Amino acid sequence: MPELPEVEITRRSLLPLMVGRKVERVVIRERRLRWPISPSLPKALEGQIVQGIDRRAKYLLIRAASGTALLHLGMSGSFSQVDRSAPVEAHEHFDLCLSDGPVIRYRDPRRFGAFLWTSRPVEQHRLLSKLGVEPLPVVAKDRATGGEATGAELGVSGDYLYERSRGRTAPLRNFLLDGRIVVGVGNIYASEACFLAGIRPDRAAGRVSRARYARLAEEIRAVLTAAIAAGGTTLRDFHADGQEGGFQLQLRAYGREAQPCLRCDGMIQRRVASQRSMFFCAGCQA
DNA sequence: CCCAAGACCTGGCGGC
DNA sequence: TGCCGCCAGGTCTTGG
Repeated sequence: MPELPEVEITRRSLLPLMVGRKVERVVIRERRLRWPISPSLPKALEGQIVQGIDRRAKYLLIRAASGTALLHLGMSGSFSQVDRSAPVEAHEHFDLCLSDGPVIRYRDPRRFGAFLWTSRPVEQHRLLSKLGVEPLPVVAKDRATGGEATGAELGVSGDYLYERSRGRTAPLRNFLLDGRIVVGVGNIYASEACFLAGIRPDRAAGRVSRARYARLAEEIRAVLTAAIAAGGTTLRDFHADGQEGGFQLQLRAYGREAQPCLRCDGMIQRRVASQRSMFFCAGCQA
């Protein structure tokens, strides 16, 4: 479930539940995530007031006075709000028990997620320091997140993508998934943005024109914004796990192999590169 | 530096 | 029904 829209929706869902509350207890049942959860993390976080929740790429940053918790949902992570007495289901690896409030429970069957703590400026963390630009404009209140690289304030720009792609022979889809270039564009939206921009995702990134990158940057912002808006509607009152509310993605290309193109009389086809599928219409993408 | 593959995991699905 | 292979929304790490 987690592409950037889902992570952003999760962030917004958690805000009213967590900000201003004290983390009374961190209960860890399974520490083997992408990296093992540090045994000292609960002590670091317990007793802290949550000052804010920011997002950098697909990392959620839970801010406290003495440090920051980094959370990543991996491929299958989600949060839900549960009663204190709720029975623990499979794959529910940890709880954040808040003062005077709900318990926030993390579930992650594949355990590719992460839960880390740093007491240093979080933007200097090794997982964040080399990340590329944010795809969407950074709003003023989130500035502290550190997404200050080229063009972050305006979201990703066509000129930036054009410059960074010169000389690259890998498929455009791979280029868009490269977090050192632009963050938050996952496999679904890479295909979707390419479809909307009329560019084949298997074209070499270095052989896409400046004008077409301008269009592509626009479509990346548009599709992510639309997905956040759609998810925001469905998940307004917090079911942080996306499958719950039948979150409709309105996909035009991704997952539609052998189905008719919605724009021309072609068929959507699937092609694998770097062991991952991409979907496009050979009729209207070039 | 660039690029592709490997690694980490579990679950759902279609086919036989 | 049961088993098997394939596929999955991520991304860090390694090796060429």
